[in-house]
Amino acid sequence: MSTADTGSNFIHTQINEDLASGRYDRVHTRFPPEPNGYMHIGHAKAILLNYSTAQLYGGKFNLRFDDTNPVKEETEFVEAIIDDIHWLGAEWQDRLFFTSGYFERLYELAEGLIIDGKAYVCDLDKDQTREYRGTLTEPGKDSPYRSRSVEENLDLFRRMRAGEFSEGSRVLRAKIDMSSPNINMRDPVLYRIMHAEHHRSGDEWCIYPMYDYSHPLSDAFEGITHSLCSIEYDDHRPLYDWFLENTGFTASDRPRQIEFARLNLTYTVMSKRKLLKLVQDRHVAGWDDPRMPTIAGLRRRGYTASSIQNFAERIGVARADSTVDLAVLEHCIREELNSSASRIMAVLKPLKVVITNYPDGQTETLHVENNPENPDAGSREVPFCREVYIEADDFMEDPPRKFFRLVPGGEVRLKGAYIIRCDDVVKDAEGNVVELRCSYDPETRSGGANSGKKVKGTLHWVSAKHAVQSEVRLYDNLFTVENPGASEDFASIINPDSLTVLGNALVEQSVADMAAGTRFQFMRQGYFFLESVSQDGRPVFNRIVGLKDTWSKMQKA
RNA sequence: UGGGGAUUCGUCUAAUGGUAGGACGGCUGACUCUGGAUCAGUAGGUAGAGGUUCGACUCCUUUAUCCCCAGCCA
Repeated sequence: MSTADTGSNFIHTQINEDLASGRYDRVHTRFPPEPNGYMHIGHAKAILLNYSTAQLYGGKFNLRFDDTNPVKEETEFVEAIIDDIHWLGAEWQDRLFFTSGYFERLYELAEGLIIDGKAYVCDLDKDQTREYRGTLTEPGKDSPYRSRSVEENLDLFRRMRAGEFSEGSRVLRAKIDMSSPNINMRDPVLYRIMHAEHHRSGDEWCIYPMYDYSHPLSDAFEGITHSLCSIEYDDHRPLYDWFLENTGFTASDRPRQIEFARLNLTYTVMSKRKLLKLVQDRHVAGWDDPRMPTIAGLRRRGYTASSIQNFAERIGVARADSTVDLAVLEHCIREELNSSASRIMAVLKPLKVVITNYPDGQTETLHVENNPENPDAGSREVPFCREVYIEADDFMEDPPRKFFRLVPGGEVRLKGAYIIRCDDVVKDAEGNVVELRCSYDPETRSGGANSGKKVKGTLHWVSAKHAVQSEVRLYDNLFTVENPGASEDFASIINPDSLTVLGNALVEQSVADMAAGTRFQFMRQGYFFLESVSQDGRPVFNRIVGLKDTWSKMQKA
């Protein structure tokens, strides 16, 4: 029950108190998504908070779909959410539930409230209900239907269930206090009539419970002790407690709601509504577009579940609004992949280099270590021959100061191979550099006796004869501004360069054997995810995140 | 302007009346066959004003600012 090594937070403090006071003798949490969209990294924070809290206390974690609004919810989302949460690493074992599975019990408890005189059927329409509710600064007034008899209420409610009334004609409301300064307590609606097909219960029901009513009771049904939710439910807590107290749950069977701040991340949006808009307006290809902050998007991008778990722990949890720097997420994946990903060489924008003094037709095999951070990762064979490609950006005819790469007359090392010198620059009719003529020093082969010669720069390269032509997708932030959520006008803040597709990238031969799903470090460039292999055998790589790049930072400064 | 919540380095988060600490980011330098990684160092904060106290991020008063609530959404 120690919190020392997992980081403490105010929720654990609260749970510790509850355990110490004897209010609960166990911990049981849940994550309650509505199946009306995809899970994003903000949900990941909530999922992992609930799951890790249960783990920490040796308790249980449930997954429950909060499916009380049939017109918004779909089985497709249920499946996608299960898939995402499973991938993330939260385990609910056999405790997968649906609020719709409790419809009968919820209905019975609602009849109980009517019988106790604590709920009534109200015939006001939507507009009237709003008028009677009052405003933020003025109290509401009682519905004219508030004093109906128990018998009439029971009869009407049963007929609501039986389908005798049209949508919107009647609702069941709790009888609490129309003058409460907390608007949630002004006789909230418990049930509304919806003649809609539910994705699980079909047409069995035509009345559906509201969140405020179904949520506390569903938590209680499942034996949840700590119901963690986001901060906007803070002023729903009195109502959460009211329903539990008035439906017969004893104190020890009543869950406790604890609110925490939802996650915001720089350079992205997190509301389901805005993510949906990105999809609908075709700013992205879909919910799982690798630029999306959805779990499915991050997964396709190449993020690992463990990096997201680590992120969730690192950012902590509190009640104050906050916006986490995207750099923290990027740090988490870099940190993991630095130690686990094999290095390979890939040239994104190729520039041909002919090594004029290297024998034509000769190929030699070099041995290059897979991961300098991890000797156990071993080495691989990399072929070298007279023609290679280097990164176009690694050559400049007229370099600025401190440019450590290849320049006319200059020397660089080709990683794992030889030191070369640029003798000639070949240009096309328009003056574009199309080829470099270089010479190599046979004495400088890596690992050789005379390989100690120092040069300023080391470049990655691929053998022209052996390289695998690949598609590389460079992803960047979807938005150009740090807080895109503040704007409704996506068009002006969308990053036009959020995706760059390079069809002509050349990757070293060893990738030919690699399976989709493998993550690599393209040396000097970043971490990449081999997402798939296309029909014609071309690998398709997604850039997960670039390497930290002090050179480009110097350039900007 | 009713009710609720919040405010600690640039950012996120600890300190629960007793040395304001960590992480990311920044900056220096070392090292480097990745301008990566690593290592060493460094700058940087309790929203303001009062009060209680030997001692206040913490308690009290007050001001300011931000967020949420008037769905038959969740």
